[in-house]
Amino acid sequence: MKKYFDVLRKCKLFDGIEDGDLNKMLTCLGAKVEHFDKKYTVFSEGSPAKHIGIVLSGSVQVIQIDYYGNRNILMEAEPSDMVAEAFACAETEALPVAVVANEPCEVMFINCGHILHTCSNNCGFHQQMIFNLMKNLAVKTIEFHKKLEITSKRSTREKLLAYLSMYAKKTGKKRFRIPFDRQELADYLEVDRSGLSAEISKMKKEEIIDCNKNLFVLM
Amino acid sequence: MKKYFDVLRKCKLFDGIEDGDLNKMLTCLGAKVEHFDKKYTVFSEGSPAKHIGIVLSGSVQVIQIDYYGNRNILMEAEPSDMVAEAFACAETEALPVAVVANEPCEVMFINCGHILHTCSNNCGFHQQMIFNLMKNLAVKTIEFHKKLEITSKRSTREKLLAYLSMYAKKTGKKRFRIPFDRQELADYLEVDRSGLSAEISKMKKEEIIDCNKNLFVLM
DNA sequence: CGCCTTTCGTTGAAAATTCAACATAATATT
DNA sequence: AATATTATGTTGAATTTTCAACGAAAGGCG
Repeated sequence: MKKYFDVLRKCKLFDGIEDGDLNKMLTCLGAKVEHFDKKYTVFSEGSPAKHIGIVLSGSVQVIQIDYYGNRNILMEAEPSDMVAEAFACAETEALPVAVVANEPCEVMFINCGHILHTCSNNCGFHQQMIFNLMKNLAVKTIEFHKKLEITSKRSTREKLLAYLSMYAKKTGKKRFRIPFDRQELADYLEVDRSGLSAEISKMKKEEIIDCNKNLFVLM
Repeated sequence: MKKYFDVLRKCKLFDGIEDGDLNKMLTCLGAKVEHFDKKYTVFSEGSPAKHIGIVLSGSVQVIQIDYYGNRNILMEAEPSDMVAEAFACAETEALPVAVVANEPCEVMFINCGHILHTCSNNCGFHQQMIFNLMKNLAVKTIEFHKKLEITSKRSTREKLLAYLSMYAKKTGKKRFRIPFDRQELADYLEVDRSGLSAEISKMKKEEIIDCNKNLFVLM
């Protein structure tokens, strides 16, 4: 597990945990690592929500698919990010979302019950980890607020601008690469792909934005 | 504070806390109660996010208002529900949402810092409350997933059906009263009010639903 | 290098949503 | 009880979005 330590140290779940204790904890928690190729399913919709996933390399997407196959991208998770932790923490029966590999990736699985309910060794990390989970869930709730703020806009243009502005604010730059291709961006914004492409073209002509593939510039 | 105990016992923040301890805790936490008339502001957007609100009576709405005055209703909170706790727990600087009284109501305010950081009396409730907050935030994250699932639908009809189905599932009934008037429902679903009214009429004619004011029947 | 697959931009037609305006019903106020 | 205010339903026009279809560009792979 040593080779994952650099990533794990950045994971909010392990805030305030000493390096020396990390290895012991991972054993205690029964952590397991799996590799997934692009497009493979990390968690499938409807499966039991017992495990937290921690992205170690690559990236994954949390998605919902409705009746008619419309995909809604809820979030993208990168190395050190957690996925499915809300469902595991709430001890939900079945996952209402799916998690898929966005590129080849490695994910660590931890049985959430082992965190929430004190283990037989009675090791003292549980309180710290519960605190960390609480903090993390608070931040995640706020991120959902932001997504709702973006998708509640009524037009494609407003949604795109809200998304790009948020991204610019987050990175502190006017020029940035977004983690989505066109179809994925459309699914995230909940609009039609071709309509989005058309709108981007218009906004380029109006010199509101510039864009080349997934590199965007706000002007 | 005694008169609020029935409500407070149902509040998830106090799960696992003995009745006898509750009063002592509220003092330790510096809890305060305020009354608000309908439409008055409980938390204003941009204000510091230090306090958790617990609805004691009546109801409040968590809303966002954009540039052009479009209101987005994020959630409705009823007695024993918490509001703004995600922002307080994340120790956000300023609230990105507003909370307004939906009807005359009473709200209890608790400084979240007093929960997260052990008090001078070093009383033992903090761990339990942090655990409770974590659980509550997990559930709230899931509720946002549900709202996203509803509003990500592309048409007014699909949004309405998704909302009503969810409500029917939650209450276990086909016949129920929703907590919104037409304009509020439109704002929650993120659609135009008149378009929503028209769609409801159509669906009545098609005998998919029946509806009288805010009483809906799924058929 | 050439083939195959996927992504992307464009277009026009069909469908849906928004918007403004108005009439009516319901509720609150004096 | 009369009046004012608010909520709701209806309509048609303007605007947008969606949908399907296509060609060009880009990227992956043998």
